[in-house]
Amino acid sequence: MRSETSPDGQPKGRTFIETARRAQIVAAAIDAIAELGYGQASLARIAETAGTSKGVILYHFGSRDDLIREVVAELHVKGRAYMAPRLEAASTGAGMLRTYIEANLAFIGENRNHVLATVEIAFNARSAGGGSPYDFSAREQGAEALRQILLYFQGTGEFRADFDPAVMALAIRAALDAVPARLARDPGLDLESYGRELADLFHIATRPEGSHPGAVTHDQSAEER
Amino acid sequence: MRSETSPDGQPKGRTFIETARRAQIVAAAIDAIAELGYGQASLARIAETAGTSKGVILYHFGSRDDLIREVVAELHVKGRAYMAPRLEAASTGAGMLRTYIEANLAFIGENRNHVLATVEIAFNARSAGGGSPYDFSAREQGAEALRQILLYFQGTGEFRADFDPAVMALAIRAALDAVPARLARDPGLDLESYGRELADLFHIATRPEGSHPGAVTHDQSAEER
Amino acid sequence: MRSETSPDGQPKGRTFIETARRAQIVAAAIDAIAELGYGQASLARIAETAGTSKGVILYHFGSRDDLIREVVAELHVKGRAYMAPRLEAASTGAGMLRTYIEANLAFIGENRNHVLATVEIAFNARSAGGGSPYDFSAREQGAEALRQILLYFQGTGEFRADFDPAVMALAIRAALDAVPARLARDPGLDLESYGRELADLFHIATRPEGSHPGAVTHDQSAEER
Amino acid sequence: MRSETSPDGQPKGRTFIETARRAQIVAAAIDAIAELGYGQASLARIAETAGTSKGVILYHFGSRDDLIREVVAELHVKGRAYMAPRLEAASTGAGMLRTYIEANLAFIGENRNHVLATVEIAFNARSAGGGSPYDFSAREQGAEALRQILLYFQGTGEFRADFDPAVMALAIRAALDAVPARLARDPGLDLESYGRELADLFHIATRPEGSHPGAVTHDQSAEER
DNA sequence: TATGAATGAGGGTTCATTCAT
DNA sequence: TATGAATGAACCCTCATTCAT
Repeated sequence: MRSETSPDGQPKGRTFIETARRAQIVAAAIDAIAELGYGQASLARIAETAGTSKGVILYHFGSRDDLIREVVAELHVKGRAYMAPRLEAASTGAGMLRTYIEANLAFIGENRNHVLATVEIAFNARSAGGGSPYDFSAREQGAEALRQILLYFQGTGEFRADFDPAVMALAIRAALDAVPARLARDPGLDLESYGRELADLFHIATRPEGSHPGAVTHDQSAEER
Repeated sequence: MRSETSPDGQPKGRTFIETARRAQIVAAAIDAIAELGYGQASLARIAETAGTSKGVILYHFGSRDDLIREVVAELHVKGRAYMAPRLEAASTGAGMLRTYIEANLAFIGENRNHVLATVEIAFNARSAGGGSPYDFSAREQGAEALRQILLYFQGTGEFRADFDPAVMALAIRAALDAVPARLARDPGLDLESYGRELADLFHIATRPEGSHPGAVTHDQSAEER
Repeated sequence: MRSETSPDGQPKGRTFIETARRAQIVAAAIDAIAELGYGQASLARIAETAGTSKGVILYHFGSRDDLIREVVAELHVKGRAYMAPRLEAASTGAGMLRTYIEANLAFIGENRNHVLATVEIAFNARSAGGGSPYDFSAREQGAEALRQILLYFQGTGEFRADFDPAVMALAIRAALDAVPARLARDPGLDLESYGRELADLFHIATRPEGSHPGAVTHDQSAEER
Repeated sequence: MRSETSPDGQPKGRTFIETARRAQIVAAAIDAIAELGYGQASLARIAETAGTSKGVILYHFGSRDDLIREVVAELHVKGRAYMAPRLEAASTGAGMLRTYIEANLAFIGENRNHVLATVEIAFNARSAGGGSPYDFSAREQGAEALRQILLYFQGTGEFRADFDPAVMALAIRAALDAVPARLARDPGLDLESYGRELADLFHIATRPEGSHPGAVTHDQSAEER
């Protein structure tokens, strides 16, 4: 994995000030998009949120597109760094699935605006061709990885074999992707219990027939891992 | 239920030509939004799609908002008319749930662009306050109705009691709402089998513990109803 | 003075219905202009006030200009019919001046909206050249007539000789023209006493030096005539 | 009185070029409104007059309203600065009244278009409620101040007691407000003699009974002060 | 005679971007 | 490096008018 940052933690070829300025602008963009929505978050609004002018933003990012790209890319980096070690720590299929869901929700909780902004961008931004003008391949890779996990543990017998892993993966992703918007509407939402519920749901939906004769309780969730 | 259309099928107080024109424009708006996305579907683009001018659209609808409102309202009317009799025909909880999911997908299949456009509007349009400037109460009522169904059949014992109906309802809605965008990207998607998969998924996730010792096969789906 | 109406009181070549329709539309235009101002009184707004459509108005009047023209012309006809006999009844210069002022105010009181609308038009409507696109020659003739009156009675010695009749006439007209707008802001204004005050003012300003050694009281106003 | 301009004469927080641009645009707006009337002076026309584009104007003023506001406010500042010292220099009631009228006319003469434009705005601009969308409180304060002056000198006996100061003030204001439009129609108007005439008129209308037995001549005007 | 339908110019405003300093 | 100034296209909408029935 090629790093884009030099040993001192700063992106290559960027001064400290430059890096700080970019971070500040990206933060403002995130807040503006989260609050106003992608369509309403114009450069002027983002500049206002950042306390600067459009000129400054375009000087640092070249174009609005580049700024949005950075918002998206940064979240993917953060997300991957958050998810990867947690998923690797899980041993069983059920545990990995539960981890996937709960860690996703935890990550959302810790990066509310950033995730919300990125979902906004993913759903709303459109290039002329119809697809997204930004790079959500990481996102798609995440969905694909989930499918692979499901498929793999179907093979080992840890998941029941008779569901379509693509459909299951999409249902899981959809449930997760709906959370940021829900969270924006209802900031008091208890993400932890929400995550447990969702994990239970898909645990039951994926476990092999005949397993777990007793009721599923949250206490059992530990043994799944 | 008072009808808003006169016996000849035309909305009250509207001439034949006006009704036809409005329908044509609404159709163009649907296509434009479905193809270009909500943000890019300007009046000029919609007019171009309709083969007319902005002036004509504003003559018939007064404002862009009114046009969008019509797109949304019309789908809700169609959707309700499609769903209601099907749901009423279901007798068991499991049957009703399967019907809800499969009928939704069938409806989506029959109204691809219209549903896609409406989802676009629901996700992207934002008023100053942050909420949607359009009336999606029908949509919310649908989600609430689903929750009520789940809750009711938890009471009768047809669904397991230990899931949160709100979370389950949201997961189901999210899975359904994700379909139009998916369908746009992959027009060849087999909605029927997709619907069965999804119905199976949530059937298993909701059925009481200990029931259905055997594997779930699609052939069984009939007996659920 | 050539009459444009036939013996039965209807304008030549117009049916009864046509005449009534035109009157209704003119009334609506007057109300709309008086309430909204000339600039905001679009054809659509006037049609709304009249309870019809733009098409109807343009059918009867041909153009917006024609309608406005009618509003202006009609007031001038009314105004002349009101003023002429009253002025002719006055014998002295002072009496005629007082009559001019008080009758003007009385006329304004009886035709509030119509006068207000016409003043709006006079002040606001502009043709490309800069002048008014409508015919206010009657208005200007009125101002000129006032000047002639002042001049004439300067000659007879009834008015002091050392004021410029043009300036005096303009001051009087300005004071009168300011009333409709004032009246719109303060509908409770007592026009009668207002008229007496104004008449007193200009009576004093025009009377010969040395006359009227005592205080001017309103009771004296009768003897001026 | 806190100044809004920094020592170098530029408004605080504005660059030199910005200040110059704003002044240029305001001047263009004044000319356009004076020439075309308020209703016809669209942003495009003003831009054309200024030799720029709508974009430039909106960059500097944010909205058409802001520009108009500036036109109005600037005149009020200029007007107050012109009038205040002159009024304060007058000692007698008659002198102050004459000063009020003549200084007003002199100010009009020195700021023809600006005054004309402002009168246009005052008479023509209308907000939804009916009132003016711009701040003419300074104008109203001026009218009220005039009334107070009249009232005060009625108390001292320098003006006759038996006129209504409100009516007198309004008549004076109306006579003054009519001048810009008159001046536009007849640019050769001799404002100085016009002002003397007007001042004579209202001097006679306000002086106590019995005073000034001889004819009023302009030579006397000096002794009034 | 009367009206609904359509038109196209022009309204003010926001937008992302480029330019010059 | 950084910023204010300017640009021009596109936005939605209103307008008076013309057209066709």
